[in-house]
Amino acid sequence: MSHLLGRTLRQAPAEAETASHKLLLRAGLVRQLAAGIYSYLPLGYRVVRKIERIMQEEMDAIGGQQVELPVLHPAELWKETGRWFDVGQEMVRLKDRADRDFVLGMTHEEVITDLARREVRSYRQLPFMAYQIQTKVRDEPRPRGGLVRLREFLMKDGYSFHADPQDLDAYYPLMYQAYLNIFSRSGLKVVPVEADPGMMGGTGSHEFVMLSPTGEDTFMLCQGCGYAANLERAEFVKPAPVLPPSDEPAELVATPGAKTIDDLVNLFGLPAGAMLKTVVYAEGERLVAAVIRGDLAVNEAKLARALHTAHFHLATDEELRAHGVYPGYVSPVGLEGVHILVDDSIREDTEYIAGANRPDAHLRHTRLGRDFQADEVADIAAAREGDPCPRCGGTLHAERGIEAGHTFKLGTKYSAAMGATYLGADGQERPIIMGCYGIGVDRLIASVVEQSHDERGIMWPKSIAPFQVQLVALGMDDAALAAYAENVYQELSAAGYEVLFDDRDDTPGVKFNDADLIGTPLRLTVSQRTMSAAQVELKPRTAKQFSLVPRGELVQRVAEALAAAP
RNA sequence: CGGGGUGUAGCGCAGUUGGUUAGCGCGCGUGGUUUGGGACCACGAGGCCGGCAGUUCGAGUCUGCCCACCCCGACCA
Repeated sequence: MSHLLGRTLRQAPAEAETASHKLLLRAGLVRQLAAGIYSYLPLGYRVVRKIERIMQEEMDAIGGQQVELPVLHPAELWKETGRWFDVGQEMVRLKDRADRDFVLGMTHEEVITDLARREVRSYRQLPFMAYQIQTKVRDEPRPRGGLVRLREFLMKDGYSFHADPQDLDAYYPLMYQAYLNIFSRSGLKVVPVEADPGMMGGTGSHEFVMLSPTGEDTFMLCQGCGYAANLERAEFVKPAPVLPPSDEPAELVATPGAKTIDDLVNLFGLPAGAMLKTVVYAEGERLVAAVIRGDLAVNEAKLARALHTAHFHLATDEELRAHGVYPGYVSPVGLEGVHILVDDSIREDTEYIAGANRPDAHLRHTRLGRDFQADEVADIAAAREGDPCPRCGGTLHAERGIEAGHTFKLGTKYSAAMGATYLGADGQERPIIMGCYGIGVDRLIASVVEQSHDERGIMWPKSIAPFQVQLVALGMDDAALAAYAENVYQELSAAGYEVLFDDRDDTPGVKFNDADLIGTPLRLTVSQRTMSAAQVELKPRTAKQFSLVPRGELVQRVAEALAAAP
């Protein structure tokens, strides 16, 4: 340890805020090079390799074949699937000396699909699953949280190829279970949740989430039935109508200055659920009016799915006026030239107070189907803390979390676009059915530290700890003691244990504190005291007390203690 | 990209209304004393005060522009 690259820090650099970021820096596992770009020092890289090993074992166990794919991709490949145009500045683009466009691999669907179309001819070659554990590059708009969100990151990506959707459906649960295995073997507690496929496309996906207040995503969980979903797609039971339907015709009411739902609540003395909220978005040249109950909020991720595009924004006042729409008094009633998208919370068996599409006035007795029509009905409402669970009617709770892994059923999105086909037994050519499965290795490490630490430092699960044992030798300037410690080190190493030997000439306090900070599962201490009694002190990182073990029983006792360690 | 914050030694920080040679703690080096929970004494090394341009007799300090990093948002496998 006296020559180990990377010293421990007493104080964390000021830029680190989260526990994992501070501890990974302090314990000497990583160092930052630039925003979202880190080097792994020897201690950190050992953890990376442990996790890679677990991933390899679990992927191989379900028939995975590891490959190594290029970092530099010709733009043509990404043009074939359209992502060259769809993905924004997040993709790092560059030119070679001949002025040809290239990108740095931010993910590898294009490359693996290209490989598949070159190699696969027949259904007889299917199914198979290939995976890689490699660096990916994304110019994130905002790297954050140390290793949680990086611009250059290590990712395990798996891609499966199937003859038909049924085969993918049959394989998917194996991958799902392998993912649970990887996380539990890495000592990380995760919750699988329904997720939004986002830019990956496809027909279904799950996220594997480590719940933590430092997480950057919000998830809705039901304790009753275990329903769990990303807020971006979480469903909930929409509230029952507030007002009985009336046969009164829509009636204009003067509402000077009342521009918000709150104003209307005060003015009419009715709950917000009786109001119609109309939020107008601009999508290119056209306007979209999102109509929703006054007590609900539009979820823009759901809206994006309903509109089949993410390229929209809240309409500005200028854009509204250009279409003759009055901010604060917008209403689907009599709204011309605007696409009307109605949330399924809006029902025909009730009436609402809506805007009048003119200043300082609203309409009451407004009814869907009579006074206004929906061009489209969809679920575009954001779930909130306390909303009823869509499965069991229980109560949904909002929790923050870190997305540690994600599995997708891709279907033919890439294979069809790129012509990755096979000949079936019937002689017909069909696109290959694909799935893809990713885990962020760096983020997994950050999540484990976030979950397993105390005020003194990291508490590594033994499966991914950089070393299994930290040997603290006190009084290394004494030759006899140095020899005693060296002997312990040699014996444990020979027995197959990974031992970090703290041979530094430092005070006990320094060494104990560093051992707690680095957080190996077991700490052994040798000193004049233990040497003269022919003992070694043994303390698990998670234990409060140490025990003294006879020198002769050391290997056996280490084995026992390690078996008992988390 | 919008909002906020921070840049002074490896790390954490101080630096008065602009005024000698820019400080403190930790860490680092040498010597000595220490040795079971971040020891003590002495001596020492280490700075383009983020960068550029101004204002001024004089700038770490004032002004402008830029850069980097962090946080919130937008965005995001």
